Amino acid sequence: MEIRSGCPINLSVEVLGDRWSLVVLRDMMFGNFRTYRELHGNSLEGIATNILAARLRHLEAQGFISAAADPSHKQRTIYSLTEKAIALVPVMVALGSWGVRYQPAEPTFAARSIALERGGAAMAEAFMAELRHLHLGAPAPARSVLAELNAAYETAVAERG
Amino acid sequence: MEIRSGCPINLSVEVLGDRWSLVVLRDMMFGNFRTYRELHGNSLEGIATNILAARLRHLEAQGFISAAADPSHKQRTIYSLTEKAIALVPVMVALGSWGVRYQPAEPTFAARSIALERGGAAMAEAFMAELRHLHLGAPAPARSVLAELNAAYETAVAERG
DNA sequence: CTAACCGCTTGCACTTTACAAGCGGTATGG
DNA sequence: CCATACCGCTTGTAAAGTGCAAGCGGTTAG
Repeated sequence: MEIRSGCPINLSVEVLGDRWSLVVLRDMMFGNFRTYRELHGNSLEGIATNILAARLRHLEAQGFISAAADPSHKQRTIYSLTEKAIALVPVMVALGSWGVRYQPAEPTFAARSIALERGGAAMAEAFMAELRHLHLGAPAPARSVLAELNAAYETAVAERG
Repeated sequence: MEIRSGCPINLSVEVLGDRWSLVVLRDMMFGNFRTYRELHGNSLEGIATNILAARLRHLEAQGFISAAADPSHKQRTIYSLTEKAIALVPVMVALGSWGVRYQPAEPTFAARSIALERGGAAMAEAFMAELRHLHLGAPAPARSVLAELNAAYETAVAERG
């Protein structure tokens, strides 16, 4: 895609302004999905296989993710977030918080965004630090910001029945 | 467009995740463009007339902007930002700051984003308050956050020659 | 009266997205 | 060692979105 202008907002839109790039990065951030199968099978939105493959190529070419073969399972590819993608956490928080407030939705899904918003910059930083250590599909620590966010989500679901 | 999931990030992507919506809102926020002619003629990225018309319809239908006839010029339409769009200022700041850092660009264009980022939440709030008073194309005050941002931009341009 | 201006619309080509089916290779259980 | 399931995709086809150029009906200015 050609560059339309050097405005940073435009540049961001050019590289992330499609229907799937941000959603895939969201799943890797908040869902800790690391393989094609996980990203396809757990996708809330039901991404098509060819679209997922194209987005993974795009995100890799643009430096948002890196791909490596699983040493214990040769045909499995493990995708990892790069710093460029991890730095999008504040964007995700801002977008999620806006969405919670202005886009009508079932409230349960809002829990992670609300929790991260309430935690402020410090919680966002802690979450980003955690994401940096999940490279190459390392297992998430039992006690983690991600676990906290997911617990907030589970609680919200349970409260609704 | 059908709803794919209730996740707030997905909902935001569904309504803003195209090549032009955020760019048009950026021009209304930071450029104070209020008419079709201004949005078309001053567009850094050169938006096509049919696309601009379609985006304006979309943004109006989704409640981001409102349209009103100019009382002193019947064929002119004045578009105004609603609170739903003004609330996107933190998203714009986060996206712009990320773009400045991670997307290569001529540094001059980055000035507005950097200025707003440095100003922090307080400056963003002041800017949002200002946007609320620009309804129906009211003239911007001479001394304003927007003027400050534009001055920062002019300074950056001058410094580069 | 004429010319410029106003916000678009139309037609057409091209690109992106979407759904469904299937493919070549790899691990696994018996 | 062979069937079966799993792995990350690719292919075909259709629909939707984007991009470019031209032009249109009404309004305003001189």
